[in-house]
Amino acid sequence: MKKKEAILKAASHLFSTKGFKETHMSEISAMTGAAEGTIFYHFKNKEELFLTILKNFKESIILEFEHYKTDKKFDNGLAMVKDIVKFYLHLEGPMGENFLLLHRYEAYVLARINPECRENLEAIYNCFVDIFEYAIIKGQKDGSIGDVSAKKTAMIIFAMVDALMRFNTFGLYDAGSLYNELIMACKKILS
Amino acid sequence: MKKKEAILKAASHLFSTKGFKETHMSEISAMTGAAEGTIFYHFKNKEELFLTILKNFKESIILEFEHYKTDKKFDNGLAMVKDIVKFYLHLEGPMGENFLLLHRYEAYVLARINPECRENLEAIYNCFVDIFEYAIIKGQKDGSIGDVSAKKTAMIIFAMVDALMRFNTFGLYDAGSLYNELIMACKKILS
DNA sequence: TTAAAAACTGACTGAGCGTTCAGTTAAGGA
DNA sequence: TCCTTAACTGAACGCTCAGTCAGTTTTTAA
Repeated sequence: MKKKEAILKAASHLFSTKGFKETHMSEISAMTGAAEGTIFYHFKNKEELFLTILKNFKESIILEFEHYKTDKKFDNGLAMVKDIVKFYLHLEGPMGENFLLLHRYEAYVLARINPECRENLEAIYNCFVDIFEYAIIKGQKDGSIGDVSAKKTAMIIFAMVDALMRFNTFGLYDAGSLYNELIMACKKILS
Repeated sequence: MKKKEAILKAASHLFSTKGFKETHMSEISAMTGAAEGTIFYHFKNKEELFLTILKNFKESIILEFEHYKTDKKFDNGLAMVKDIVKFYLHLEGPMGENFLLLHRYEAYVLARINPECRENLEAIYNCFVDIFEYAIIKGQKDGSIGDVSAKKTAMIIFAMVDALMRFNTFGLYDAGSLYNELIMACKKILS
């Protein structure tokens, strides 16, 4: 089980940073010290390896947010939304490059023909949108958030945060320098 | 010059919908009726073909927005921002799949090592952000938009719109159903 | 009309890469 | 200890695909 884990780790890194097609089995082999044959002993093919990584990512994301929801307590819903934004932007640390996986088109092309892939991607995105929605509804109960459509506004806010993270990882703009404006925008949208 | 244009058109379509690696010279050849050798007669290699397409896209985007800026007249800056959002979302029509090019990671990977690629991508994004900034400043002069950082708010709004378009093309959520909320969010952010 | 240049062709090449498989080594149980 | 199963190996295979090149056709200009 030692090599299988090493393969998953190396492949996850390579798929995220280089992409599916651009990652070669030989590289995974070189990085782990496992023979190329070993990779195919543990995984039927390259696609199955990719799907396993996506599934693991989904599960760790869900776990991460479940902990978040139970551990932290907030004054009100609006404060929670703000904190989720912060949390999401800081997730780049522990979750690391995995997020890049979500910002590549490849996964979505595969999702079109592979239901399992589609389910995983949807689960990840729903996880994000759901937690925003949860916070918005909470805020509407305690009065910190105005009368907006919780679901749709959650999507809008998630889209905004996700796009900035994407600009960041793509090396276009610095998300950090827009942080204050981002929080302000959330506040206004939710008023 | 007949074949060269056909090659550019076919390659543009394929790169956008399938991706760089996933598009094969044989497909471009089959679509255009040009021999594979002809493609390499006109373009040094696959990468140069891609860069030519990106450059053409940049130029047509810039042209498109220049026309937009001079042709249309608005009551005030806020109305203009709203209209640009609409215009951007409807750009999916004429510009078509080209936008997909911007939502693929490939171009940004190439941008890291190829300055020309980077310049084209930056020019395209600056074009988008600039027109939003222009409208915001206009709105601040006529009083329809409040006291916000024009540049940074332009980026936030662009990020939001671009993300929804991306969700749409990736087949995740339907951007159309969020249109009203999107316009409302812009209005609030700019208040 | 003719010669030179430009446009075009498609069979061929060779490197790259996912996958296979016959065989070897290590682990676990009796 | 021996047997069985799981884990692992790497050479070999077959296919794909960007790029080449010697030759043909078309265009241009004199």
